Amino acid sequence: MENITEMLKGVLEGCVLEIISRGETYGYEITQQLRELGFTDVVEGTVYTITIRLEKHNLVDIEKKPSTMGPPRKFYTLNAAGREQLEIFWKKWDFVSSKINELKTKIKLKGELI
Amino acid sequence: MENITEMLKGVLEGCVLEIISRGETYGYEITQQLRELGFTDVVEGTVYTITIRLEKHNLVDIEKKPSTMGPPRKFYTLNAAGREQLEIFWKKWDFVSSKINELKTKIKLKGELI
DNA sequence: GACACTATTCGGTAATACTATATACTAGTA
DNA sequence: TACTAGTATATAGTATTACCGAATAGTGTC
Repeated sequence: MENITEMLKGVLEGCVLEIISRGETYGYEITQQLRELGFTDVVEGTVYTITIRLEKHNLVDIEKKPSTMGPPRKFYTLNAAGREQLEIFWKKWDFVSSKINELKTKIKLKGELI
Repeated sequence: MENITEMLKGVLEGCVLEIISRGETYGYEITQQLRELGFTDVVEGTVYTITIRLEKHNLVDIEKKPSTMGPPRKFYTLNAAGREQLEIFWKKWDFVSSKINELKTKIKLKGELI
């Protein structure tokens, strides 16, 4: 799927929070998981801006560990504030997506909404 | 629901397209319909920036008509390009929302995705 | 006249995803 | 050794888009 950039705004951060909540992980791996999910055009740079934002907002704990496959990795885990933020994100998502699906499925009849 | 601004980016324009596709309407009325939908914090200014964008992209036809309740109204209808854009929007929405719901509903078990 | 409601326009701001590039570590290979 | 690919992080700059605030304007009511 091409050009879904704008539609990802405001949800990509929530997706990253969810992925981190599944267990300790790092930027490069998060990028790969997002691609496996279907967001094939997401690049490392995008994810790093998000993880750095999460750091700044104190939603994650950080631990740097060496890797045998390249440079050291920065592992993230959600802290209490991060888990709370994730819960808020899903509530917002449920609200917004339900409203949009409502709009989508309303049947048009003689120009009126029914 | 508060502070869903970022999550609306990229979908609000599609919602406006959908509302216009239901029949000739104008900015102020679109705003009210969005509020009825549940996006209570959407203000006129936001909708007008979207309708002007639709004009620039030649997705709508425009007709100015007098009103007995205030200044003249600018009525919009979708043209062929607008209908095509709306279809693309819903395809993108279906893709993105299905992927996000997939992420949401994957059950966590011992830190692994199943 | 003052106010409320309807209706549009526009300049400026904030948030966020993308682009492009730089840096660095490991392993394989010519 | 030099080169390449894969892994891994960082960051400056850009584009898009929703919001804020103010201005303007028409109609009806008090």
